[in-house]
Amino acid sequence: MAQLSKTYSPKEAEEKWYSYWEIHNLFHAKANPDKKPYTIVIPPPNITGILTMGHVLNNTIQDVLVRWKRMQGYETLWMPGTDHAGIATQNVVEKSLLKEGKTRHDLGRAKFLEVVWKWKEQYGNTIIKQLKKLGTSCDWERERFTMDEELSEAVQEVFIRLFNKGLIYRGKYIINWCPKDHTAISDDEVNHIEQNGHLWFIKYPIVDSTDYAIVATTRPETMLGDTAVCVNPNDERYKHLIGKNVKLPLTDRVIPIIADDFVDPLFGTGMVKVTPAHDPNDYWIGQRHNLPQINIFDISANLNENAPIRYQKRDRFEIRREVVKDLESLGLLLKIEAHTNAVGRCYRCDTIIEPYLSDQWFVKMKPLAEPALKVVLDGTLKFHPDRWVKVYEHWMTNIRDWCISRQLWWGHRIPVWYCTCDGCDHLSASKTEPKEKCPKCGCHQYRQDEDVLDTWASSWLWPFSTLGWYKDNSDLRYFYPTDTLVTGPDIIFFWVARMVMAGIEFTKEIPLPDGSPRTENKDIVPFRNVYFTSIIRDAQGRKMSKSLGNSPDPLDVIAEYGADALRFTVLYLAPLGQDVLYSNEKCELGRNFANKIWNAGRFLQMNANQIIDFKFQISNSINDAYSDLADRWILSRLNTTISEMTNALDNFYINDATKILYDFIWHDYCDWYLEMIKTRLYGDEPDVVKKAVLNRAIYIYEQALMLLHPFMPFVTEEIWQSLAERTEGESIMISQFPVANEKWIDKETEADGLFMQNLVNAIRTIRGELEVPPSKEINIILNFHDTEREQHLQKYESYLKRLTRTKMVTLLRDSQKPRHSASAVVDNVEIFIPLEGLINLKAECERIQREIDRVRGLYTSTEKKLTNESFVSKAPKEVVDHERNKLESFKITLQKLEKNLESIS
RNA sequence: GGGUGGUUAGCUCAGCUGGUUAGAGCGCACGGUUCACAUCCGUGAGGUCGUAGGUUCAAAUCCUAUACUACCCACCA
Repeated sequence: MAQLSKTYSPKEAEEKWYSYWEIHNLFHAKANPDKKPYTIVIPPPNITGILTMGHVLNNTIQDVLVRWKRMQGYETLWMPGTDHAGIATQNVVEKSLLKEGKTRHDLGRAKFLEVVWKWKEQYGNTIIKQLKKLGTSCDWERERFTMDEELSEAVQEVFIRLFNKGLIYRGKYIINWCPKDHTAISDDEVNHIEQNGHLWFIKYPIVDSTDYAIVATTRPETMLGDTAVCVNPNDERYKHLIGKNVKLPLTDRVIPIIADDFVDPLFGTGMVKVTPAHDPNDYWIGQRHNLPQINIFDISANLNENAPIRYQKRDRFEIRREVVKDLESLGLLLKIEAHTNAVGRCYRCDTIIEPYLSDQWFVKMKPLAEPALKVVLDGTLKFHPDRWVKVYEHWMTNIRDWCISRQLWWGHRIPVWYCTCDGCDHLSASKTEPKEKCPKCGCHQYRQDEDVLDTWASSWLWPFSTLGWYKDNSDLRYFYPTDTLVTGPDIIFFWVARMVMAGIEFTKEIPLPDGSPRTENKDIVPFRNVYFTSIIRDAQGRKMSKSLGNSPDPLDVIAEYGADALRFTVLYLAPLGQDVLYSNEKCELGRNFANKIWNAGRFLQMNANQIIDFKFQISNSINDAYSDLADRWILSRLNTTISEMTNALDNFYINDATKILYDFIWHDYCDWYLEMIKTRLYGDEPDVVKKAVLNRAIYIYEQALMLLHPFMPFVTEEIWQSLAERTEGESIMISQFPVANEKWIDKETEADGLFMQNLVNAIRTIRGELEVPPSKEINIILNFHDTEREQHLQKYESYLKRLTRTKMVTLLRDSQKPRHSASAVVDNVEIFIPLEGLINLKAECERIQREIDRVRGLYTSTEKKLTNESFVSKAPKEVVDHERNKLESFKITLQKLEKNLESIS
């Protein structure tokens, strides 16, 4: 065995073993008909991204699943890659251009894209490098990018198929316009944030009358684009006004008063100004009533030439103030009320979005959503935790068409070609410029649509485009569908839902590995399970954000505590689907745990060095030669742990798994078992016994390392490699994950071990409370009643001595308490500790009295239950019997305690 | 306006289909240089399980209502 240093130092081990794994190609997956596949696709991080705590949690969970399944013998593929992130990336590059005083228009489209690609080559891989530091076992050979040629072709293919199927259409609609990014964004990319605003009541003079129509609005500046005033047709107050006209203040326009059911008579004045070009509701009212649409903004939401000249070319919010002022001076502002409303903001840059009328491309979603909802409702595809099903269902049943065009340059250009002849409106979808003549006008001249597609129009294909779809190939056949998707619930609509739709729509054609067609839903859903991760917050429960400066840099944490510590801590803290309050100091938990395991390894190693010719026998099985309670107990605990842990992982209770393992390793293995075997390792046993004991201890240790490996890959590899002679290329990564063996699970032995621990604890308590110096050796007397107990007690003797620093253990049957001794009762066995000269009689009296009070409390409450007629008659017999046994045991304990109290002096 | 989660020790959280004395980690107090580990070991203090009802022999656990808190969805000007 290689020598281990006193504490575990992560840095070196992390670098060493990560490159070892890569050199030996252990992350690579190959279609293998002899093994079952297990596939996870990474949620592709943006190329502009840097590693956050959210990524740490997300990717550690994936790595745990992947390493675990790999060790279980699956052909395991973790597909990595990055996302081109249209708006984000274009913004970053434009910003750096701006530093040189240039805009993208100065460069032109082709040159600008060149610059973006260059940027991507230089910086786009940052997050991937950071992920490697975390220990992620992705198949890097297969790394993909959403704008790779193959993936781009898949995007075009999908567009064309949907187009030809009539599921894609183009039209002038009110969309969400970001005046900063100068692009449309989809409904889901708008965050509605409540804010305090105002409700302005404006008087519109009615033509041929001295009366006014009074409208309430939150956006007075849009009145410049009003083309009607609207009331509810059933509103008695205003019926007489329908059909009349009002003079639109600040303009020279006259607009009609119309009636529409949309108007709520109870809100505001019951009269609404209608601005079809700048409000989605007004847009639909306008459609119904054939109203003109007057667009008053340019692409930056400055007022355009349709506004009165004095307002033109100025910002919308500046004009809001000015319009209000102007109305006021005209005496047309009735009042202002405080009003909170939800304002839509761009999810990328937080700019207030403008409902804007423009030509965009849309995907009809209803036909895609229906089957995608079904597979989730019928359980073909499972959500963890499953409460997200409701959220998903609500969105799917109320789904709206997806605006997929973006007025950007960085992205997949829409594969639509327009005939350039005057008056010919023909268009066609194809990957390259059409070669044939325009079927309508016969010309050859085409130009491609200027817009690009929403970034999600490539990510929704990720689970199969990364495997080479649309071309049939053996990897796609073998690894698709994937098994588990691990992602945050914040992108359930953006990404998860759309992937389900795309998977179902586009993968039926791919044959199964045996060549048979995919007919069942389970073979075309993109994944069978979705694990929705927690959201990591800071210690005060606030969201991590750049502006708050409360997001720790995971790389700093790795440098300080180690990657394993970070991984383990985050998992330990993150229950399925619950938010996590995180701070760096919490990583002490993981660091200390890593160190604990490390030192257990050192302990084994030092003992191995003590025994001449000792060599650890690597073996997949274990025997019970020269075994005693400690061995049988720990073997039972080990196998119980394996089974509980596997069960937890099967159900995605990953943090349960970490707790189960932590408790086993720290408490069962280190605190009790290792302490217990010291008796034999340090005693006069012959070497053959010592060897057997140590071999077993190492075997169990190795099993624990394997259980722990998915969570803490580096430290486990480092120790595992040093446990025995390993050949080059061997790794704990590809060892066999332990399987619980029922043969070793023995509840009686576990109870036995627990009884022994209780005895030890009772003695330690006495020592502690009576302040017997730890260095002082004591003698103990165990007073028992039945023979069976005697046999047990004899077996424990050596353990009791070591664990409680006891010189002599005397077993007595039905004896009296010696003078000047402390006492305790455990499971009807009395412990007497003669403490001549050491005992503080008063303290001991108080201690026993407290114990008596406690047990009497238990006795009384149990007695109360049993004297309750209805409890005895209605509760199940086992429960009643159990209470009776308890009562009896409490009674005996009480008697003994009281007797001991009397004879204290 | 609808929906979802949380509310248990000073802090962060476990407590599954109701049934021993409601647990852990951190923190705190006290004591420890025993040959793996002070990133450690031992002992201890600390909780009427948000509130009010209900079901039951039995409720932290199930039901109803309610408060507080966080988040999501929604076209109310």
